[in-house]
Amino acid sequence: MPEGLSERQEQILGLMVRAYIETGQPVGSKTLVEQFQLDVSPATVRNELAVLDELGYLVQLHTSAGRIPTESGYRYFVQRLLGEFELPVREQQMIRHQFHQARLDMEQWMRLAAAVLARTSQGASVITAPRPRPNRFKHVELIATQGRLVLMILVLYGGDVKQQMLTLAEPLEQERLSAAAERLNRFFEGRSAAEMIARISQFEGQDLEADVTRLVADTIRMADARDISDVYRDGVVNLLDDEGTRQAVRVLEERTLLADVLSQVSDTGTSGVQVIIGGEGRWEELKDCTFIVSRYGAEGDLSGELAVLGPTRMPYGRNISAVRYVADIMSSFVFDYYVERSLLADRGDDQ
Amino acid sequence: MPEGLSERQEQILGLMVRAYIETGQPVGSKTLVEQFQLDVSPATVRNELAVLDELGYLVQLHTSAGRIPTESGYRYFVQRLLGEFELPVREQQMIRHQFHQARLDMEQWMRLAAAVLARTSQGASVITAPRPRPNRFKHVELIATQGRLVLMILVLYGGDVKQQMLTLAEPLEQERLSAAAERLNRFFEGRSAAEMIARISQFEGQDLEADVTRLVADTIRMADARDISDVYRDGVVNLLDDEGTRQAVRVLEERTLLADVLSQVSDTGTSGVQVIIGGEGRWEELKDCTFIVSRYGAEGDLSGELAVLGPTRMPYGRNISAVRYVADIMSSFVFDYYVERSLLADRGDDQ
DNA sequence: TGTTAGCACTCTTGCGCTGAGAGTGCTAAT
DNA sequence: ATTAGCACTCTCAGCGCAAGAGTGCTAACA
Repeated sequence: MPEGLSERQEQILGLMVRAYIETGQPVGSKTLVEQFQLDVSPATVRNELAVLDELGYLVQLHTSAGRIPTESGYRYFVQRLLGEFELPVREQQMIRHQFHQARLDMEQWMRLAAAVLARTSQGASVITAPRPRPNRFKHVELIATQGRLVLMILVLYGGDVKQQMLTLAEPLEQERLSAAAERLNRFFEGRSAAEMIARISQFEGQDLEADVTRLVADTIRMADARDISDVYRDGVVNLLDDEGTRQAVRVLEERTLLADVLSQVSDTGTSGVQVIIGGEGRWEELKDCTFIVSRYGAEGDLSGELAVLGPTRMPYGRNISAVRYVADIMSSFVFDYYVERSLLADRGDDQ
Repeated sequence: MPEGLSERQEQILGLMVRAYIETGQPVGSKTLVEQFQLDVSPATVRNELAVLDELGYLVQLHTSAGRIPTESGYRYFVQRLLGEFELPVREQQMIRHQFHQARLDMEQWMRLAAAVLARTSQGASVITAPRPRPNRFKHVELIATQGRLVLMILVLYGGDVKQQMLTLAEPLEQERLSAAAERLNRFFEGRSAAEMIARISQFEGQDLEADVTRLVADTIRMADARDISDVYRDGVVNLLDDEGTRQAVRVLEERTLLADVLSQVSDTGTSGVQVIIGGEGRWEELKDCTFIVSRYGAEGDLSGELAVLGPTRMPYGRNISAVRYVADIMSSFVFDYYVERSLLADRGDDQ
């Protein structure tokens, strides 16, 4: 897809998004020119709007109305036009202040983090307890049974063993299966589910290997997801005002759904904050919603996810930096907590 | 308030409530007669409806519409007309089946209970972890400081000590304060917050004693409420369809609010299921909602609360018996769990 | 006296119409 | 390339109107 937006088009798209986020009303050419005192005429803006419309960044709800950003529009905005945004110092202080109030345990930290995020974002928030690194692939064995049925035995680092059956398109000999397993073992040793999927293109054209990789990754993901036990939410009420965000409550409520979203999102290797706009086509429930997620904690060692969920029409700069800020704070707590626990480990439990 | 409803009036009220619960539409005299094949004319029914309207059990949304039950109407219905309702055997089996699937730990039991309740009630559910008995009053001391300011020191069974300041209407001597404290100590020793409030009429006319009693009870309640740590919810989505129940989500979300409702409700000494209709004037958020609560567990020893929250217009018989049924099941688990823990207590913890 | 039939009255609801307003797309001029 | 002008489209709020539902009242009836 050609990305050639002129500077002026980018400017206009940016202003459209900002204006719409602020007012919630469809924005027209005239409004835009007046509001931001552009030194071009509404007609010129109209032409550009038509282009942006055609490129799929804007839509009209009906012919005689202004335009509003599409999901792609928001994405372009967030990725290229938003720039770095720092939470106002005032807000930072407020947040830090709340965290500094008392010496708390991990559970209370999390509850507090959820509360703070919900308040500053005007949306809902979720936070999962820090937990050990995601499961990693160690070894796979493929065993022909009869016909097109194959038994897959998957061994994970840490010693877990999973079994799965898979059905092939056509029967294959054990030799071919073993070769495939061998190849996977060599290639994926020590990888997480997300890393495997990221590298799946390696097996372009080799259907068996690709299929098995996907199955393995899914199985690992399920094992990962099961570990999400403690989840704290807050601000769910904030989702109720908005018609579009209502069904997003399902995602927060059903732990399997939430685990699914979180695991697919936060584990892509990219560190830092990620923004999922409109469910990216993968989650119907997140249509009209934006999900801002970040990992926190000791990367790969003991880490959890932390997210804000709100309508697509939300203050992105503010919320993204809020998530980042709180994630940083929580990370340092995890570190403290972790260190402390390690030191106390041989003391045993009271109670 | 005179309660003299004639038998026919009761019958009509009952049918009104049932019909409205079923259809959700205001019910008129004609519909009522036709639907239930009454052997009186619509005009007669109209007269009775007018009476019920005047007594506050029914309202009209507008002149030319049928009537719907008021909160009082629902209450009358639940208390006197509903009778004992048993969950259909089919449902009982389904519920039991789900609980018998696997051997789980307490956390999973609770999660399951919440899920089951949400599903069968079509509403939201909450369940709190079983916890030790409510705090009990041991001793109070009132110490004059200066002017109208008095320091209250409250000692609870179990050793907790709480301090509170209170401001009197007029200064009093230490002697008078000590006498009051003495009286309270004699009278309330070993009582829970709810029991104290229930007996407060004892101090009719003795403002100081009554005031202190209230303060003490509140302080104890706060201590009780703080113990609500583990809360499981489910079915919150079910509240979103209904306009009136939306704000009830706040109650489920804010633990302080929830703790408040639960503690005031479930601790009144009455065992069994309690039905709070329309917030009973005490909780604005529960307007248009009904909260069905029950304690479960070993009464006074290790017990939690379990509730269904839905619109006022809900299937009462069904939901009440569902709550009772699940509460019974959970009680037996608590017993098992408790016994098991006691037996293992001296073994120490693994992990 | 309690019950019933009849009837006028009230109020909501849905429908169709209309005019105002906003914003667009196109064309021709700069 | 930009702009002014203009016809066009579509929503939305307001209005009136007729249908429908349900009531309250009165007078007749058992």
